[in-house]
Amino acid sequence: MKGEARTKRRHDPDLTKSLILDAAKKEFAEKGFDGARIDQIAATANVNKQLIYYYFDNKDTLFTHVLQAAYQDIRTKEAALELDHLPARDAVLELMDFTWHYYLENPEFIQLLNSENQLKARHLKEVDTIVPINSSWLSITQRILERGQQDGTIRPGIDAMQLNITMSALGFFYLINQSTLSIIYQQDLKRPEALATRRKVMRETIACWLAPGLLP
Amino acid sequence: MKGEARTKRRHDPDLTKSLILDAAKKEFAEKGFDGARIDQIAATANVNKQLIYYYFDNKDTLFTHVLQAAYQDIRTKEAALELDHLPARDAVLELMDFTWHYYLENPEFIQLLNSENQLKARHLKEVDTIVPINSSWLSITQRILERGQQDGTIRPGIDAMQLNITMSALGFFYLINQSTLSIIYQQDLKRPEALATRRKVMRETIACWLAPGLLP
Amino acid sequence: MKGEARTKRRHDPDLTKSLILDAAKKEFAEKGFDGARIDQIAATANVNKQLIYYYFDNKDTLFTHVLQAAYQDIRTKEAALELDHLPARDAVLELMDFTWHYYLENPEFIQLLNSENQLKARHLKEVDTIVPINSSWLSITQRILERGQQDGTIRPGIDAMQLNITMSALGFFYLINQSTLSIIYQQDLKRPEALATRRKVMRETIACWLAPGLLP
Amino acid sequence: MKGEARTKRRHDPDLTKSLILDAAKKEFAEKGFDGARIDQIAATANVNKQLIYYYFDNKDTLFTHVLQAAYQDIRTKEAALELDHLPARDAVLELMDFTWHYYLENPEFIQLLNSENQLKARHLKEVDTIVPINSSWLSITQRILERGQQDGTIRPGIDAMQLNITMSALGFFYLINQSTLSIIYQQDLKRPEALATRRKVMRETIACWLAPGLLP
DNA sequence: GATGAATGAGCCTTCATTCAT
DNA sequence: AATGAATGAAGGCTCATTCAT
Repeated sequence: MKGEARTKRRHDPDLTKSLILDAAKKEFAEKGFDGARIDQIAATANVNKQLIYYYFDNKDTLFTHVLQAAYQDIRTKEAALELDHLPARDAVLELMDFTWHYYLENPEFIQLLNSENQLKARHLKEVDTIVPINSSWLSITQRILERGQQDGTIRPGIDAMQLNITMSALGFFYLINQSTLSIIYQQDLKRPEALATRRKVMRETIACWLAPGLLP
Repeated sequence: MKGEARTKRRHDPDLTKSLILDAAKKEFAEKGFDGARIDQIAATANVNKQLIYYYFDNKDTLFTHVLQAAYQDIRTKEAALELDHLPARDAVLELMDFTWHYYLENPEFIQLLNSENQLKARHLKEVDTIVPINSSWLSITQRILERGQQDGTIRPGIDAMQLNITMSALGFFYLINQSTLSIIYQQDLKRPEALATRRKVMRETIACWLAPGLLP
Repeated sequence: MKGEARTKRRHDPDLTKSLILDAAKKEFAEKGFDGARIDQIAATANVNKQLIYYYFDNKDTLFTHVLQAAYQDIRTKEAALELDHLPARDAVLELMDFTWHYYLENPEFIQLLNSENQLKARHLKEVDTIVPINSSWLSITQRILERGQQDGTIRPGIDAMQLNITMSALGFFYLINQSTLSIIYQQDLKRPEALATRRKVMRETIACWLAPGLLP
Repeated sequence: MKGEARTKRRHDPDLTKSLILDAAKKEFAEKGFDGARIDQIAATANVNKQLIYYYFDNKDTLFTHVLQAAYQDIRTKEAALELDHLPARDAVLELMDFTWHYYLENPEFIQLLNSENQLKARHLKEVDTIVPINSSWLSITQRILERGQQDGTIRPGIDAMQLNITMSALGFFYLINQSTLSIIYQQDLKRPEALATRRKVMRETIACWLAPGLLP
């Protein structure tokens, strides 16, 4: 008479947890940490609010989990690229492309990063696996650079971290500031032609910078 | 014990308003729009909280004012650079340097932009002077590009908006994500040598991209 | 000293809701909608203030619930009067008496009505059951009038709505304006003899108006 | 350079005061005491807010002035009716008509009374002239009743205060509760025909009640 | 007489979180 | 594992009122 029309009651913890994480990623990305609402996450995940606390203790911990998963995801996919059999300069451009498209298809990633940086990385500091998780980011680039420098297709003196940061920067800034830039430049920077143009510029920029002979 | 700290009651509206704006810029930059507290702004500005509403109606309007002033400031200083008597490529690098140092000395600017973009530029949309305020950003670059392309020091086919975005991106991304990047790369990206290195990379990147002869 | 008055945490939602509604009726009646304080309602109901929002969303919705319940109550009790077996004129006077005593015993009712009318019935407009709830008010009177007109004890041409309004008016005005009238007439209009006198006048007034033969 | 485009500066205290009082009457009537806003009154009166405090000290005092003026007005106009040369019963109906039309043309009056009664007449208690101001209300009716009872056109035993209250009640209730009644009875009680009908009912009711011979 | 600047108290509402089942 | 009920702290904003000129 009471426990009938009841249930949702999945009783599948792993599914429930992943529903919560997905909803949280969406909410945190969209509103930022402070703007995000636990209530909204519960509604989106279609679970009871208290369950979130049951599995993730509090808002900060939940955010930390989301963040860690986000890093995990991009690094895993990036590592799966198999760039070793490509000529070094093509490999770099492939990596550049991967980054750009990952940002385009996973806008939550760059939004989460922004939010976390606004909070001075207070959550990331707690994730002790964050360095290993991201170690491939550097090593992949390093391997390509070494190859290119040895076969003379990439000029020497390029630092892997700087290259990574530059490749990220070129797309990240464009996408994360798209709203204000679109107003200032009075055009929709998200339309396909605009995105194609930007991609071309980014590839050129990287290619020129790495090209041997130009700089001493 | 009572008539001491009394010294309020300034009755100087312009001063009061600018105190509020300064405090607001600080608070909004540091915490983002949602994280910012009106109480804190009042405390920092050393004014009664209600005065903020007296002069700026509400939190959103206050943020809008801060934002508009921020754009005004960078564009004004940028326009004062007097780049016309420099060789085109030097002028571009000078502009790049200005941008970088402005970001370094006014970290609130990039933080405010980030916050506003997270809110999908909902405040900026209300500022109908935002296009004229920023128009010099484009025209300055355009003028330099034209000069350089005419005297052959800059290759043709460079778009002014893309150049602006690229110059901003190279520094913006590095600084705004400094907290997470410093963790991942296990080094303090804000220390002087790191900043100098980054500046060198950025200048190189821009210089190579603009150099004639390299790309068809 | 601490674990004593703890006895909250009722976990009986129906009880809690009715405690809130009772407290709200009292507060709204006494102070009017604008003068009423959510804090006071929470204190009177002995519940956490936030619970009021948990169950009733906001002040307006809470008021709407109180109002609806108030109408429900008077109409339910009125409908339970069983006037059909009384001679028509006695039935009218009985109804008059019911109204008068209901007002006397439930002063909140007329106060709530006043407050709602000051707000131009903006809450009542949202209650889509308000017409059916009140439909008996009219039909009861109509049935009596028909009987009386058929057996000749009530003159023809009396409109049921006008009769209802008149019966209400005679007592409502006296009670709702009791404070100012008592000052102007320099006597306490709430003392038993005064109330008895007023009741007599009201019954006379209605009786005379309905009496056949007097008016053409 | 500063005191030029300045002025409104009427420098006519009496006019200013009456502008404030008019605006206050409107605001208090429309929103009630608690709902009324000093800012709104200042705006409507087109005066500086502080002027209101200069002339009327505070919100309560202002309301008191408005209230006193309201009573003054109705009593003055009522006293100017010159009913002495009319037959007694006609005089009563004339008074009834005056009351009804006064309410219709000065809706603020009944709204102010309602608001004041909600506050338990706390302002009226402070007006020591309120009894003399209203004394004519009673004496006018008394004189008519005496005449009517002497010439046999009005039955004995009618109390002047009860007659006054009844005459007021019949119209007051209808008008003050017009919003809720219109919803419940699904018709606009303010339309001309409805008003005419109500007036007819009220006149009948009074006439019947006063008619000799009907009651013992 | 008239005005703009400034204040303190308080109000409705939100939100992360915990209790109890 | 899952849920509804309950809470305390605070946040944005309003409002009558006073200060200073």
